Amino acid sequence: MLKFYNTLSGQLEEFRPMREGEVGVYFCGPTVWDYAHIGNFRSLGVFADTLRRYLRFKGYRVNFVMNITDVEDRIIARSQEAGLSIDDYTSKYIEALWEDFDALGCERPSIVPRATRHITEMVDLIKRLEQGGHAYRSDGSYYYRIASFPDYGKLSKINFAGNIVGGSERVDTDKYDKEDARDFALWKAAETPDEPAWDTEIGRGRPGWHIECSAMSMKYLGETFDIHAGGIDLVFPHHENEIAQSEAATGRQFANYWLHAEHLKVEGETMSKSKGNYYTFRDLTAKGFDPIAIRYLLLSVPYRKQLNFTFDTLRGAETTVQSLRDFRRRLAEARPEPGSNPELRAAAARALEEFETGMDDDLNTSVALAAVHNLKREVNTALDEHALRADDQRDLLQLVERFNSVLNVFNEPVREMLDAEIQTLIDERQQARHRRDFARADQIRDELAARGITLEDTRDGVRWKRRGA
RNA sequence: GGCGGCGUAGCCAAGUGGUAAGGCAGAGGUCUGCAAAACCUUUAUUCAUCGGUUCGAUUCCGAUCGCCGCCUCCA
Repeated sequence: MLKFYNTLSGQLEEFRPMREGEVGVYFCGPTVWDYAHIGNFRSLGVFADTLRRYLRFKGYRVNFVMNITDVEDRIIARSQEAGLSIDDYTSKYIEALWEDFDALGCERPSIVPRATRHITEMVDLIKRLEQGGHAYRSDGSYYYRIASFPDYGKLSKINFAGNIVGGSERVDTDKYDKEDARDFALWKAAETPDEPAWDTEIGRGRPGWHIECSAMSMKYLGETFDIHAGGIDLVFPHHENEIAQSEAATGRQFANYWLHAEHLKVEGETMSKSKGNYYTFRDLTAKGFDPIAIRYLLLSVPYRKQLNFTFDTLRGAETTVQSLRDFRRRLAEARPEPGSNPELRAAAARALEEFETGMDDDLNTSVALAAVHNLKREVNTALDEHALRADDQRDLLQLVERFNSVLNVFNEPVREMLDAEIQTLIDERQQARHRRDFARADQIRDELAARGITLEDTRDGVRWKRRGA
């Protein structure tokens, strides 16, 4: 039975979708210019992908929506600096994001609504809020009236009374004519004629941040939908405000399950540019790290736990991922006798059960991976002992594919063609070994090792691997 | 000051009211011409510290120390 920890209730809850066999998921996606640090790839990449894949594993069709925030103060400032339109400025970041998703083994979302394409929907929602008394106009801008929504704070459990009054330097109440300092912007009036803005029924301006997610999620998934997810930093104010906007407008529950991924630390510290430990996915692949090892590392700790990202662990993940690939290949290449082995049959059943028990428990990937590793060891032992039979091989390969459909960590990197020269050296080494000229054979092996090629002599011939970094 | 998360072996970590998954690294071994891979054995009388509840706590409660996040017009 699949259970999620729902931020809204603060409890582990059984997952019950609104519609039989179908799940709507909305992820608050990246702001396109700063998407790339590795923490984003944990929440928007691997966590989002694992959630989606596991829902599919459980038999649901998943409608997976991830928005792109492409209108925002920093984007506007930077695109103006660069002399580019918003679209021209953001397009290269958006394309790079999807390329990184591909490399990480994350499927691209089924729908990717962009804020700049949904101005009309947002304006409609703001008008609806104003009619209901939940929004008001001030100096051409629109604000949300928090006092009109008694449930405000139910997600983040925020308690304004206990906060330090004026404790934040970011508060600048003089600049805005708001009824209440807590009220937030729905629509920001354009201040200058040349700044990027939209002419709409409610005036010339651009949307506030929160309204886009309310408008777009309801457009694609309905006024009430199953799962809303994102990084934990979004709980307040973004998701709290989305609830306020959406539920005030519709009078209905917005999302049924709220899932939030914890942050990651790097070498035990907060990742920050000033500390010099700020890494993007591309920084890591440029250092030669295997993208799937990065995926494995991001996957190895349940999403709701902080993950300490270290280079030691990343190197370890490369070894682990390689052993999983080797295992699958060895299993696939085995030439077993007909029949079946009851012990392996039992091991497979146990592994599947443990995997599912772990994943059902709020996507406990640590437990799921442990089940995979235990199965790997038992099957490798059987292979060593020639105890694998043809039926086991077929069933186990299917099981590995099922695991892989969720984890996506067994895939071999695209195999490069061997340079003719390297192949010649491997052949020469084999000849040397046959005439027991081990000095020459070892010399060739060392030479290839220096070029990143590792050789393994097996019963069926020479196997080679190229190692990155 | 308010709210929340965390502190488990050299490293990354799961987990539970009854005496500690998994991965990496290390040591020894099997296999191998030697390796590699794989497998076997081994590595926490102990889960930040101090109290409390309990027949029993790493797991519950309180305090202390340390780390991380959020606390409004940036998204």
